[in-house]
Amino acid sequence: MTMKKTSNTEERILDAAIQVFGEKGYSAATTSEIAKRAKVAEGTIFRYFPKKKELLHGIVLKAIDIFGEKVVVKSLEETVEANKDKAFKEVLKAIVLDRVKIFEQHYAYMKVILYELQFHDDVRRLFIDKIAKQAIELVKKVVDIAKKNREIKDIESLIITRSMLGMVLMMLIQRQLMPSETSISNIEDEIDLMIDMLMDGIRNRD
Amino acid sequence: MTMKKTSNTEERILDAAIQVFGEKGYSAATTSEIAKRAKVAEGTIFRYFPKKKELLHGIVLKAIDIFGEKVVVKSLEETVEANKDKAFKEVLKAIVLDRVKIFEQHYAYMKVILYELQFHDDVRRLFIDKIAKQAIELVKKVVDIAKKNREIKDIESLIITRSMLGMVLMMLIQRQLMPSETSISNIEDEIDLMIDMLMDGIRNRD
Amino acid sequence: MTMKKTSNTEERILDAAIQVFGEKGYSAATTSEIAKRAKVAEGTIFRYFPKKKELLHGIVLKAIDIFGEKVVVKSLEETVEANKDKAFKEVLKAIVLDRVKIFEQHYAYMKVILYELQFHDDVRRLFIDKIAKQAIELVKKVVDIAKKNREIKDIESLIITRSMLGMVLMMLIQRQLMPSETSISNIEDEIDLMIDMLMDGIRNRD
Amino acid sequence: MTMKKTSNTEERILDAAIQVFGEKGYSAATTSEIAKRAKVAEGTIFRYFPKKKELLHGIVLKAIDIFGEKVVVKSLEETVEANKDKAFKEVLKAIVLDRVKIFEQHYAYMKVILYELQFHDDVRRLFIDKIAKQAIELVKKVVDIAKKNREIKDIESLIITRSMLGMVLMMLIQRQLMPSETSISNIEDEIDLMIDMLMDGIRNRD
DNA sequence: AATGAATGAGTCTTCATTCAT
DNA sequence: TATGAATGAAGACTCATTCAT
Repeated sequence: MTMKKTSNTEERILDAAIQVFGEKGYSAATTSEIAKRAKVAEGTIFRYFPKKKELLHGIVLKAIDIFGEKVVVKSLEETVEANKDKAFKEVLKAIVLDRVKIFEQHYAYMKVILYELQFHDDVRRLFIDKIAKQAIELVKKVVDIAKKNREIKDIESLIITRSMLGMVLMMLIQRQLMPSETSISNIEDEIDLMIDMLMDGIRNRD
Repeated sequence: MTMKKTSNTEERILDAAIQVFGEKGYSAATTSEIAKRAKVAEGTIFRYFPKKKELLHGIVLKAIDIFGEKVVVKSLEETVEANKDKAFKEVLKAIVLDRVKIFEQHYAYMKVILYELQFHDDVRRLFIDKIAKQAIELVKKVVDIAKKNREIKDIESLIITRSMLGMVLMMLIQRQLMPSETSISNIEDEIDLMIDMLMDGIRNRD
Repeated sequence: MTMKKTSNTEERILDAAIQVFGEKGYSAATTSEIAKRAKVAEGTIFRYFPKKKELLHGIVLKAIDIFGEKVVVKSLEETVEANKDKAFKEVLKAIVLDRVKIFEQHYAYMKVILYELQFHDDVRRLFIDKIAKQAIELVKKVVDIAKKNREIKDIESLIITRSMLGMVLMMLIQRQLMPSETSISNIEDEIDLMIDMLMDGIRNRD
Repeated sequence: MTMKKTSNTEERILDAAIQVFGEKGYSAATTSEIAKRAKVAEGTIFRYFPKKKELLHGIVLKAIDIFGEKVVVKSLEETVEANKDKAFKEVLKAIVLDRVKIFEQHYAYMKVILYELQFHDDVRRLFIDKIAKQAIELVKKVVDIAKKNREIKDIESLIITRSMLGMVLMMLIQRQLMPSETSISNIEDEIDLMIDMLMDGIRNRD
């Protein structure tokens, strides 16, 4: 059990930073606005994060915490365990739904990291190594089991995973960007539909 | 035949801006660096783009030109025409491959626009109205034909389109971000695989 | 008794601004020179006056303070009170002398405001409403009393006031612009002479 | 008879400059706006006036032409001549009225010069030597004659001249700045009143 | 620990001036 | 002669960072 004694001030600053970075992007965000939102003096930020960039690092580190072992792995294992007797399709559905919920919960983190990783090598490396690869590895395991069980075809797991991820992300983005165009209001139904698509394809077999 | 005599200075500036915006993001990019890359004096930029923000608008407008009627619509129609006797799968493959090529050619534009649209309402609106909606509309038409021909199931066209787009984008991103993880080096083969997946699903039917 | 603790930095900046505006005019003055004179970093100016124009407003506001109630009204009333038994001519002399002294003390303020009011609507409005009209109103009162006492003719008070003001201002300007031409070195004597002129005219009655 | 072959272009530029300087002040005026008003290319200005400052000099020189011998002296002499049998008061009235008309005709010139002379030594010197002193000298002559004729008291001519000038200028300024406060709409009547005041004073003699 | 005034390097932007056409 | 594109020095303004309290 780790002893986390993060002063409340530090946390407030980091929360404010996520907000502001999310709204304006890292570069356009100012330490002055972050300070205001965190309700601390501007100087106080630099007590905890001597450079602005360390705020970004702080966010990535926290995201790794959230999406890393603590949340992703654990709940993934739980989900797999809870669905172990069900068909792959059901497991997949449960996993995706879970992931979407986590993602929505920590939307701000993901937004910041996903957008900034293009510009900051360190962020990119951390994200790839500590989040992306791990997450993919995990889903791959589930897929691999299904493959061994001959429930699904012998397609590269990475491609299956990636495709599913792409479909889901695109749905989330569309819901953000063009909410009016969304015909299916319920996100669960939409996930259902997408997994059906992924499992059986769109070809008409009648 | 009209001789376009766009002083070429303007074009050089815009090209430099796309580069620099792509590398650092709009906000972190400086007009001074753009000037250096375009090999003009800093002041010259402001003769053509009185505000830094107009450089961004210039990019969006040019992208609309490229992805709008000139390229997307025309070549889409060509593609459809050239494949009119083939099965939907073949048409889809041709369309995606074409689109991916256009996208790779104008990667820098798309990167900038996709990143910045979240921070700039004007960019977002232009992108959605002039590029996204139009492109979706077009693909929808192709999908709708296939549906009427009963080649594919009666799934909402938007969802099919979006899913395909998500799969392809994710592939492109992965190739950019984690090129080492890519097992299939040939992009055509990978598109092939993805369309097979989309058409027939991943379920094992043996 | 409240202890005004206006950081004094603000005051130093404003003082420097008055100097520089006075010497070069608002538009030709640079924040960099103001900073140098105030012995602060250029950025510091903008903590107190976020726009250059607010320096001008600051000056006008301060001038309103000085020429407004605090100085003009109060000392005018004092002057009137101290001279209440004397003839109008004596009162007028006392008033003008007082005003000239105040004016000379705050010459820089007036110079800046009088020059800039033609270019800045806000400055003009403030000056007219808060300084000019009030001052004229006050002198009018004194003139009106003298009129009621039948000490002076029934000429529009505004015109009398304005004429006196014009004579005095012209004298001050001449002393500034062409000091060599000034035959009467003592300003009090010159005021004396002008008031005699105003009272009895220049016509020879011998 | 002087042969003035000032190209029409030069004149248009100078006219535009007077306008723009008058509206914004020398320093805030831009050569670009002057060019637009003169309907010439920006570069053309510098063919005639290699430095911006020379536009100001051009204006001063032109003003000297107008207010100098050509207009002021000549018409002054005419006025004196035409009124030689009349009382000093009538002559003065005629002179002032004439001067006011000239002034209003060339208001823009005067405005620019009077305002800029504080900031530009060369302008100040030219104005004082070529316009102010000459004009004062002339009026002095008239005043001196009246003095010798014992029509008016033995007050320093400079002071009389200056006072009259101050009164008139103040009237003109007031008409510009606070037109609503002007009770006497007719400028001639106002001049009349002021000269009466100057001649006989404001003291009640009944 | 926290503050917030002060800093100054760096940014966008303006504009007088030059020069090839 | 006249043009107007290009220049670059200089100006207003921003903001991460420092430091005395």
